[in-house]
Amino acid sequence: MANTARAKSGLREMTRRAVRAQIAETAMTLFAANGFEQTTVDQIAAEVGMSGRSVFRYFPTKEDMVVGHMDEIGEGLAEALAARPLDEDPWTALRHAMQPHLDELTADADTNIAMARMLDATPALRPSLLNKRARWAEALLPDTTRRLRGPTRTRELRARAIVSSALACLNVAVDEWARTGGTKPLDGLLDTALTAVRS
Amino acid sequence: MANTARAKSGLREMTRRAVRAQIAETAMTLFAANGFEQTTVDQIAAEVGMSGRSVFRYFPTKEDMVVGHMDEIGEGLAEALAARPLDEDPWTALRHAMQPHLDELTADADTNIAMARMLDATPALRPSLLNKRARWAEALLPDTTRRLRGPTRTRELRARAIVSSALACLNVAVDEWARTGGTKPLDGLLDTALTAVRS
DNA sequence: CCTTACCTGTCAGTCACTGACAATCTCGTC
DNA sequence: GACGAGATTGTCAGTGACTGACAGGTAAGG
Repeated sequence: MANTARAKSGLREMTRRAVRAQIAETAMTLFAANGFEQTTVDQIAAEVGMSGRSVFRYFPTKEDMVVGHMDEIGEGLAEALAARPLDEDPWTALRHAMQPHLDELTADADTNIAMARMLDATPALRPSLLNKRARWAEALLPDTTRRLRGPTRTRELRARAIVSSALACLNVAVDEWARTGGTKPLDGLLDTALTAVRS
Repeated sequence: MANTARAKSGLREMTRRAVRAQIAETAMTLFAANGFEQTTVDQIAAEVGMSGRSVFRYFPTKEDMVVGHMDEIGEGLAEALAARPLDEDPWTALRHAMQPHLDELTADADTNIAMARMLDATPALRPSLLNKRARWAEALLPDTTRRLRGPTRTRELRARAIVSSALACLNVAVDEWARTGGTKPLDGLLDTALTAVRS
């Protein structure tokens, strides 16, 4: 009980992570096959080999089986942004911070495009998707505020506007990328979007 | 059955609209008093004097009792944008198109601030709020595309980026306006946000 | 008056999600 | 190897949003 902080038992956390991944994977398979709303949680539970109740001990909601990993992406963006030199202006810093995420997307292009298409085809999932992306803004806000000059009074407002707009560009670029099946390079789409906004 | 198009019986449609408004109003009152999730649909139905089943004949979901009217706002924005001269660039046209909406918000400042605060305090409502706002972009997209020059190939992508960013600025401004209780003028907040993005 | 279409209440059912309890398992410790 | 604490699980029971089906009532049109 001494070190409440981290490391845990190690194994507990590892198996828990594995089970979580297993649930998410079979859930995605069933969703892709039968549709999100047509698949019940009990079906997923049966497929994994556990009770429906226990599934909810790994995922707070059914939707989180799809978008649950997106919180980590937000943290990744924030870390990448913090790693940029402090004298860089917000826009270029944000653009560079997005690069690792773009690389991850293009690395598993097939998987990510398939997932993006499922999200697009399932209206019930769009709200939670937008919600996750909105939380990315929260993670990027403090660092962006620090990069701004001018009146302190409006600094947070301006930072919010910039972060929200930059993420909007990212959304637009990724959507277009998935919609066209990865034909066009993701980097170029994002740059086009960002340039259009700042012109 | 002849004219399927419009006009209907007139009276039917009027009473229907009135009942819908009545439900939304009492729902908002109960939500403000007891919270959104603590208020059941049956409670609302009892207060209005009808069965819980019938409430769902006026609103597809419980959340729509709060954000249902937002579709009209999107249409209003689109109309205002269409009324702007065609040689106006996207940003200024969008800014002017938002003005009527800003005026509506400030006219019923107390009501709208109270609603915005309730939305902010109720995490369960944020997804559907974001969803409605995302649909505004769809309504503004065609007209904005028409105002763009440059390569046709990237025109829609750039239009999406601009519309999404402009709406993001609107969100940020309105949130800040509601958060500070209407102290700062909404126009100025929006201009600050837009300027910060385009600088 | 009568037909037609709509509105409504009631009943029954699905499904996501939650709390409580007891059985089981794992781990660190003696 | 035995033991006790804490975590994990299945089961049961319940809430609440939402849906389909059926039947009675009411208003519009001929």
